[in-house]
Amino acid sequence: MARAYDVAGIEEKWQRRWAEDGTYQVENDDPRPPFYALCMYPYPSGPAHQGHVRNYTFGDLVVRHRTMRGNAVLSPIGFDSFGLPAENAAIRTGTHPRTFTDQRIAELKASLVRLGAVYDWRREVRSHDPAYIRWNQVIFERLLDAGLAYRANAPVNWCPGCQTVLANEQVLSDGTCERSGDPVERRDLEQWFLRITAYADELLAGLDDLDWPERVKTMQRNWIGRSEGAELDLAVVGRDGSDGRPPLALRVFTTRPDTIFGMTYAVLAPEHPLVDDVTTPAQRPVVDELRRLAAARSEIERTASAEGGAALEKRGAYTGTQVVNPFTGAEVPLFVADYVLMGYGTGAIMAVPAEDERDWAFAQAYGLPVVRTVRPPEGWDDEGRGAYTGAGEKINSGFLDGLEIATAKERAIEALEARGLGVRTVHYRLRDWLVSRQRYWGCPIPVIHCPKHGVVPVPLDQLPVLAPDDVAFEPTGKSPLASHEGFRRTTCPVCGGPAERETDTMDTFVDSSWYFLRFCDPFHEDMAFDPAAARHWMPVDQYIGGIEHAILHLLYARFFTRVLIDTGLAPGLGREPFQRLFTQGMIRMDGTKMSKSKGNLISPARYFESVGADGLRLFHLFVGPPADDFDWTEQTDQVIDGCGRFLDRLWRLLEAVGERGGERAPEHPFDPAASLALRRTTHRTVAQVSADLDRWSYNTAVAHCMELVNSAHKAMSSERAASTEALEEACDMLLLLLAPMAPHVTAELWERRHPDELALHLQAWPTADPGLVAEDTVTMVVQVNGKVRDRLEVDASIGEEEARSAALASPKVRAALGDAEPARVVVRPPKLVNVVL
RNA sequence: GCCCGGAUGGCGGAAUCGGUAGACGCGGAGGCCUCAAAAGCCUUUGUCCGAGAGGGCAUGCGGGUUCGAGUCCCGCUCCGGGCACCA
Repeated sequence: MARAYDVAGIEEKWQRRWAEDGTYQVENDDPRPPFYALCMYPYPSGPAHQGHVRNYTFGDLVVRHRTMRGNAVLSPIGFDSFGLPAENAAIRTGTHPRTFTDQRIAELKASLVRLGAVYDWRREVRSHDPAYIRWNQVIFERLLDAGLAYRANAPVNWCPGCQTVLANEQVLSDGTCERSGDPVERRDLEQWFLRITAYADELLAGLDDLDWPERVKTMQRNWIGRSEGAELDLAVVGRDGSDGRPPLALRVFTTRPDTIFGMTYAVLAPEHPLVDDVTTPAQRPVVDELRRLAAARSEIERTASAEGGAALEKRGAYTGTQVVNPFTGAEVPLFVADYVLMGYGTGAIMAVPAEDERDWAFAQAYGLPVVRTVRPPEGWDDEGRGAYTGAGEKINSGFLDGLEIATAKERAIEALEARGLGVRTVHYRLRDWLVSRQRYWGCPIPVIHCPKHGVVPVPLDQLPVLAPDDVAFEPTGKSPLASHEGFRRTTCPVCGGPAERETDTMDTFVDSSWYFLRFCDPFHEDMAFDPAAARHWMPVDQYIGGIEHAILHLLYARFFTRVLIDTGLAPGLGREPFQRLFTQGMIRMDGTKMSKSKGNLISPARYFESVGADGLRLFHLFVGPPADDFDWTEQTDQVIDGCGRFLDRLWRLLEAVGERGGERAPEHPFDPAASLALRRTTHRTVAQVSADLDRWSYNTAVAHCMELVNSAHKAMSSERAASTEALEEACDMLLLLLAPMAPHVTAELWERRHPDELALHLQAWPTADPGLVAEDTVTMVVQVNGKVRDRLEVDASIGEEEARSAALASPKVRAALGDAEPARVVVRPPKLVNVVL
């Protein structure tokens, strides 16, 4: 499309100016009130795609708007530059991951600059930078010292295609790898874990005060999964110690201690260490067979959904042993069953089929008895509805009979504790964070394994541990570092004897768990960041990113912030890193997410050429609510063109107003009423756009600016034209309001109008004159029986009586009333009168 | 199965506190300008009845509360997302 101005030239000019002038560089001792605006730093995947454009358009708007509002705005950016794609490319093409990554960073960076997004580039952070690796490793060693990092043998998700372990979130619900699609296997490996569970309670409680989308908080609460209940011991029959063997009891966890009277059997997970001990010789074959089946059905499969959403068939085997119900003394059978998971609670349960659906299903399949301990509603059993988990009166429960469930739980726990049978406990669904990756392109875990001294941290003065470049990139299932003798072989820092380096690298989520702290002060060689600088900028006032990070990144970052405070690296810092979070909607195309891996990207480059960065930014702001997903369709290009047209109209408006003289011909003087009307519209727009930006309603902010441009065009060309002063005010306000949204063209137009003044983006955000915002006449709606019959222009300060008589005097209302007398007149001056018959 | 969103013209969406439904834009129709086109400008555009004035119907479906409901309550349908044997 032919444009009204030189889009490319102007955009290039201002991008250069902002960089040369350091407009958005900010010092840590800046006296203005600090504001930390942050977009989640991107994985460098090459030139920006529309998702980036959307994200960084929102972020840039916040940065420029807050700056005009008088804040010192910290606007840093960096690159989450470790990760699998670079290494997979190395395996495929032989290009070193660093070469590959640096090139893609350069491409992404160029896109961000081309978009007109402004940052303090002096603060750029790259995860693969040795300086960053070093502090990552120092932090890891702090965790090690604090007992928050440990090694354990654990069943892990292994992807045979990617040849590495996967985090739980990288496994899809059908048990396949999200990257390669291969079925994920279970392997037992010695791995590094971070003890995030130590902070479970605090991470849960801290959510309450955060200004985050409610659904993100809900997702984190569910992920942490706090369950209150009790652990109790079930005595194993025949194992009371009288036969010389030590007494044996089975520890189970329950959230329903009130239902103990209804326990009719108990279950061990197939992996439970006591299974062998409690299995009688006669039952061994069936128990072994069950365990074999369970091992084949991985934990992934056992915890994930089955086809059609129904729970998996529950399979079990009787151990031949009985356990004792602690409240009734009854002896009940002990089973091994695959619906009980070793990874949660104690790996053993008391089963109460009457009040638990899973136990009910198992009891039905294995012919086990059911004892109700809560009275179900009338007709429940007649309808064959199975387990009843709702509220009700306790029955068949001895000392708990007649109580409500909550009270009964308390009494049951008190009884357990009084008799020494059990204790009140809390369990979490959250598990410790597995951070080992058998890959090359990540931060090396800085420890040495010594045959004599075990795990020894690499001394701080020897950090960073950097991976060598001359490795063979082959998918072997071990880190390429493991087969690099020069790297692996080393000496023990304690005894000097031969030792081996750890060859696993860290999960890249470690890198992103504290980068926002590094941004506060990346200038020091001798510290990760100056704690005073962190205290100055933190917490992030506005964090912006995708909903896909709702759980993991945001949870890990909250965890790390606490760990850095508690290990002395960030003394005095607030414990929550991100006070306000905004999650933007994703861009879809043909029903799926627009992404590189789906191959349905629409490159921003062509729009930079046609409507410019300004036009494309405006489109992303205008197209719909920022939090909503939007569908990219065939019509989208026309909407983008429309945004370009709007900027042309703005340009022409400014041109025309600039050329217009202060006086018109005497036969057509400026109309004072039209001038006042335009001034009112201008100031109302200032008020509306300011409010829109504060509540993330960018689409209506753009719409309000469009209305003002339309009004100004009309006010200039009509017979009853507004004064040049009124038009100039409208123009100035438009440029100020649009400055954060379409920064280049507005900066240029401002400079042409005000060559001797401060640049547009250094101007203060405008305020509306309240006297011009308030209306003096309003349209009063007159309804008869709730239907609009007339609209009257009335004084805004009209009183109730006056409004009533004006409404009743309306001929249209009189016609609608006919002969009838109004039964009631509802008057809401000055907006509405409703005459009710 | 459970939890959370959402459904408004041909399309994206607006309606901030229960008070004019459809702002703004896209698309469509008609016109001006032009030798012609592009660009631009103007008018119009929920739907039905009506020549018109005007009126009826309209915010996924069915009820309810209210003088008044897109907005609140109850019950559904469909779409999207998250969780899913967590004891």
